[in-house]
Amino acid sequence: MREAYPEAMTKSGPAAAADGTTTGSGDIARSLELLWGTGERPSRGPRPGLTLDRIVATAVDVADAEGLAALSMRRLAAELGTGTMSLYRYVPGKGELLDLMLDRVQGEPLAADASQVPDDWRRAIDEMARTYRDNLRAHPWLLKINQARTVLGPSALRGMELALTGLKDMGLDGPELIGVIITVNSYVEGFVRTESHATEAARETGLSHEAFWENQRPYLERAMLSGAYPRIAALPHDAFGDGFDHFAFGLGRLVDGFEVLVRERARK
Amino acid sequence: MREAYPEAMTKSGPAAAADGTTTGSGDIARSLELLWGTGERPSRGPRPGLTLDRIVATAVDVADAEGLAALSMRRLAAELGTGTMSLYRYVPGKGELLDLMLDRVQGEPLAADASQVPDDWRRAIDEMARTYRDNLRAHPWLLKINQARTVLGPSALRGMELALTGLKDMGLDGPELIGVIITVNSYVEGFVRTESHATEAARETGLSHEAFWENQRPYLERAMLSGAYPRIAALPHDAFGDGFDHFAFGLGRLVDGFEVLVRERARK
DNA sequence: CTCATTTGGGTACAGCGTACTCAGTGGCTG
DNA sequence: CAGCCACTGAGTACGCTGTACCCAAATGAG
Repeated sequence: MREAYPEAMTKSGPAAAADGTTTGSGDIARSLELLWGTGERPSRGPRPGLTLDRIVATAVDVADAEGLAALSMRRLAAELGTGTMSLYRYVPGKGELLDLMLDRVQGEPLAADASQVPDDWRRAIDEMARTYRDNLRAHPWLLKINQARTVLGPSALRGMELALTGLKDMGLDGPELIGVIITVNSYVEGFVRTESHATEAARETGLSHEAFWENQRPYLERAMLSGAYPRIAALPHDAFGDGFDHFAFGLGRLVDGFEVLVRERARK
Repeated sequence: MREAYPEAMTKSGPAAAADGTTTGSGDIARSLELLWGTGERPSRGPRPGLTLDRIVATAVDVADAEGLAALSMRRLAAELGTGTMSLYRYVPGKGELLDLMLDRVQGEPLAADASQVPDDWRRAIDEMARTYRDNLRAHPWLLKINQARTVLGPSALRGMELALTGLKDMGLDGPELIGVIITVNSYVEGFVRTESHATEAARETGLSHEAFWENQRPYLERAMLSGAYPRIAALPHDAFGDGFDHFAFGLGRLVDGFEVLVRERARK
């Protein structure tokens, strides 16, 4: 860490993370240093007025409160009471900042230790899914950033370890265990994504859900009367009501499906 | 449609769709007109040099080929050989353009008519999921735009109608049927989202998956040796290999889970 | 004390969506 | 057939974004 930014950093321009929501900027080593690094200060020069921790925490607060779109480097600097470019002394770019926000937020809801994971794998999956769901609800911006190149920080590894602990009695092999985790996570992410898109749209447009659908009603009714959509028209009125816990429904089916496999494995 | 843009349009500024990925801009009526409208030309004035259809088709092409980030109004205009602001004669804003792209692309993979939907609901769900997956793979930008306020265009309604047709023999009630559709869609969206994030990251950084993980290896190995992650360390090496069809695994479990419910309903 | 080194932050640039504005076109009316 | 005016096309400009580049102030080692 002699030089401030390694070679690769200097050639990353606006093109590197075109939409500004891709984590990292190709400089994995730098992100890893920030995540796992000891953060020792150099001996010379004035002492830093900010800390990486404070920057990341503030960034998370802004994103939670007003969405990822509101989190600009200028805005973040203003929130911290410093100049915009000062942030770049602590973070190579916005991509790496997102990496750090990710790892910080993913670590929050994890059980203190493995002994708190339920012994029953059904309950473990249920709890894992609901915990993940609640976390995504608390930080909807998580679903907007590309995690594919997120370095495996301590939180990510701990989450995986705890998940595997909960599934230990299923009697499945390695790829299947990973498959269970991927499936549950995919379902939860997909579900919450739709959900948070709705609340985000309501906030941005100032138009409630009910008002929105009321606006569509005349077009819908015209479409229904056309006779082209008989099965939609035949649905009972409560089909789209909110008196039904769709999340629990889907999760319950998923766990049922896992159980079929587990029983099959146990029989042989 | 006497006035060019209704009242609400004029007060939508950059604040309306802050991140540029929210469909619509609060003016639902305008989007609905564009989707369902007849598109009659006014009697006076020069005839338009562009068509809405050509604009939307070109926009889809650009987004498919280079990602949603590459789709700017300037870029789109250049592609069409016109001035940037000319586009705003046809589309109120980028949000509505996304709406139109959405409906166009969602309509592509739909079966020609209901008679092509499999009679067996298991096969119908399987086909629905794979069709949706393939469509999301072909147009990964679908997962980046907020569909919550997407108006129900003809394609969306047809997709719902066909889905309900495939589930007709499950013997479930209204909310449950919607629950099945939501669950399958959530799973597929979550799965493809992770998948396409990976390919997008590889394209943007020019770094392959293998190279990326190879970079992380030393940090991972150090973490494994720490003993803090025994269950991850105990996983067989093929757990993360690509010799396992994770999509089919998750979808199979899901269908199994639905079957448990269907059998339970049939017994009573 | 001197000076290499580090931090803070101002300025500048390319790119974005789009509001505003005006020139030119062409069908309807007199 | 002339003239009007609704309409289309498009240039210019504004505020926003991330960040490259640069210089002044601060600090500890020699």
